[in-house]
Amino acid sequence: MAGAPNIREVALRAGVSVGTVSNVLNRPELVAEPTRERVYAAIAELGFVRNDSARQLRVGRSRTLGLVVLDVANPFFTDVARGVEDTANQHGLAVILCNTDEDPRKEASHLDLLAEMRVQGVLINPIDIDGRITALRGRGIPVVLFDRLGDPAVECSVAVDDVLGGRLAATHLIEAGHRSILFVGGPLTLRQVQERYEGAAAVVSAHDDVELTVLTTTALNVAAGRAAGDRLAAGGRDALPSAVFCANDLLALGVLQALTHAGLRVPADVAIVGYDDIDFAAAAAVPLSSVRQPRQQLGRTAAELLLAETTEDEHEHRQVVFEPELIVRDSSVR
Amino acid sequence: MAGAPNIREVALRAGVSVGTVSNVLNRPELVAEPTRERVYAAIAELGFVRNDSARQLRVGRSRTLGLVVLDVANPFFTDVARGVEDTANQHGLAVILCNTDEDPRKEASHLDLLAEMRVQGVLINPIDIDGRITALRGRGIPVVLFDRLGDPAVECSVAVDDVLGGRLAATHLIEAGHRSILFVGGPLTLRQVQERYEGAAAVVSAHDDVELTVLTTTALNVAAGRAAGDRLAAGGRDALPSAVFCANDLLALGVLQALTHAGLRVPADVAIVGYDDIDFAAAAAVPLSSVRQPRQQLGRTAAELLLAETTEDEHEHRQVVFEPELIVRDSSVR
DNA sequence: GCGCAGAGCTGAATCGGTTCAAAGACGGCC
DNA sequence: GGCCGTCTTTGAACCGATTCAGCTCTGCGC
Repeated sequence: MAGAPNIREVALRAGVSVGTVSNVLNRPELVAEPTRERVYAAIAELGFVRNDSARQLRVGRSRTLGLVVLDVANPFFTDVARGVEDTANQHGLAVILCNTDEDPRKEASHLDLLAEMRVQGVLINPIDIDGRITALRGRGIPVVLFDRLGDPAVECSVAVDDVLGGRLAATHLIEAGHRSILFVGGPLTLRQVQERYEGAAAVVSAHDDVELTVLTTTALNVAAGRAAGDRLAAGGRDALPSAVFCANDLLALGVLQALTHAGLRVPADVAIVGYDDIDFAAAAAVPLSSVRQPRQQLGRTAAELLLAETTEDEHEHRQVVFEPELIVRDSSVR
Repeated sequence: MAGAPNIREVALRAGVSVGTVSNVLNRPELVAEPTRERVYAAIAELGFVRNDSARQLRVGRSRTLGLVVLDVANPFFTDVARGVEDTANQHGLAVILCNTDEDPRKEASHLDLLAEMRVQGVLINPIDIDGRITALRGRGIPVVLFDRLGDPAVECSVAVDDVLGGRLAATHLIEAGHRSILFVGGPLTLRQVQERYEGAAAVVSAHDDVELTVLTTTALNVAAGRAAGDRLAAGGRDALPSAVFCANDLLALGVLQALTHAGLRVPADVAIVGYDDIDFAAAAAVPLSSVRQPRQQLGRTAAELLLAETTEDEHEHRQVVFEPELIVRDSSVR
């Protein structure tokens, strides 16, 4: 009796059968009012809490959803996670958070665990797109990709149009009169970096008088940005581009810091545009212009697609592509 | 057969009993080598994945751990979450993430869900310290508080010594020659804010020639900091304190931005010290001096205490208090 | 040849809800 | 009174892994 009263004890106390208690829990409208009240009372008196594993075992699936991200410490994923959590909670689902640290082995082991838990579905920003993901799907667990488009024949996916984002940034800078633009970002093997660059390059190629150069970085963090900024500043005032477009805000913050430190003024000497519009972009000493991605929206939509896949009879996979939006602040306006 | 082969099918295929398969899964050393190999082969051929709810139902507890935070989007909690996740993963546990948004009702509903899931334990930065938490514990689910000390008779807790943090900041500023210090933070009802202020006040009161004033804010975010900075700047150069100590880095970033915008120089005109040492503190245009909290460490330790409570026979509740560390950067050194 | 130890394996009981066919209660109607 | 339909409630089967008492088999010692 101590510790964990079960449904049988509740039934005993309320003077009904276990089936009735279960009905009160799951389809209260089937149970007559006085009986229902008696059951509720018994539950309260015993402090009964439904054992979810037993329910799960019978029903076949759990009330959880797996979220697999590269790194929770990255504000981008944090905001996506918020969106996922909100939507999941609205549907009574809990979210299991997994970090992969860009390690395919960690990704695999997390997916194995989620499979054992029979989660309702998995939202993932995948590293290794095939392998286990296909296996999961084969086991009837829907998988939705986010921040990465997949094959619409087999899966739903949600992403942001990074090529468009690159176009927006470049168009803005050109319209502001800049004729030499430097793209800072890397590694170029990352799809996001690649596409942001392509977008900018497409716009620039339509203007004969505009020049686009590239400075590749090894990572997308503040330290890499600072290193890039130092290199720029070291080249001397004459070698400076008139504007810098960074593949994400962390890089942009690093560049901003290094340039300011070298005595250069932003945007007077060099304009800067970042990408992501993380909260700290607006909070920088020179508020950063940035290409905003609807991060929470991304998470919410991914979760909704997943739920649709589990509930709809005839599910058709969808690809949702969001449009980014340019937020102009001080760093790019003279 | 389609979808989800179970342990019985594996047994059939390997030509052994279900008990043997279970032994291979859980205590492989009990099973003779050739049999074991046959079972492994059958598992691989069928693509068998253990059903965790069935295991859980039998064993009585799950392999998950609940983490309840005020807001994942806050970098402080994000880093704590990283620490928790790392430790949990090392022990084969998954982490269920819950946001409360400082709403006691959301906190309660999350705790109910975690109770139904029979999680191994809960790590929480509590709003409503009594109520459900006691109930959970009564049900045999250990609860560890973090960023908040609890009653050592009933629970483990992990926190950082915020009074000491306040002392460190104030001592540093006084030694740097500052004689008028402004504390910016609020609401003062928050324990953390209160204690950081107390620490600073204690140090100041030991110096007759130093003056400490307070500017309360309604929140701990960048916008509130900006508002505070604007008020300071509006008061004119003569009314300025020589140094500002902010209750967290978000406020400090806001103050920094507003002051810079008003044409004041940091640290020449006003020195600034923040609190938390979030990654963006180092990345600010004027790198921010800040009181560092061992956030990941906090998470790891909390998770370890929880695991200790579930495994030790004679568990004695512990209170772990970390010491913060002052990180001096440009914003407070002339 | 017999007894015994120990390794290896078996298979039924068990965990605690959910579900559903069927039984029971009750009222209305011919 | 008998029959029918509706509303409630019952209780046993079931989900799939774990566990453990007990069975079989082998080898060894006397």
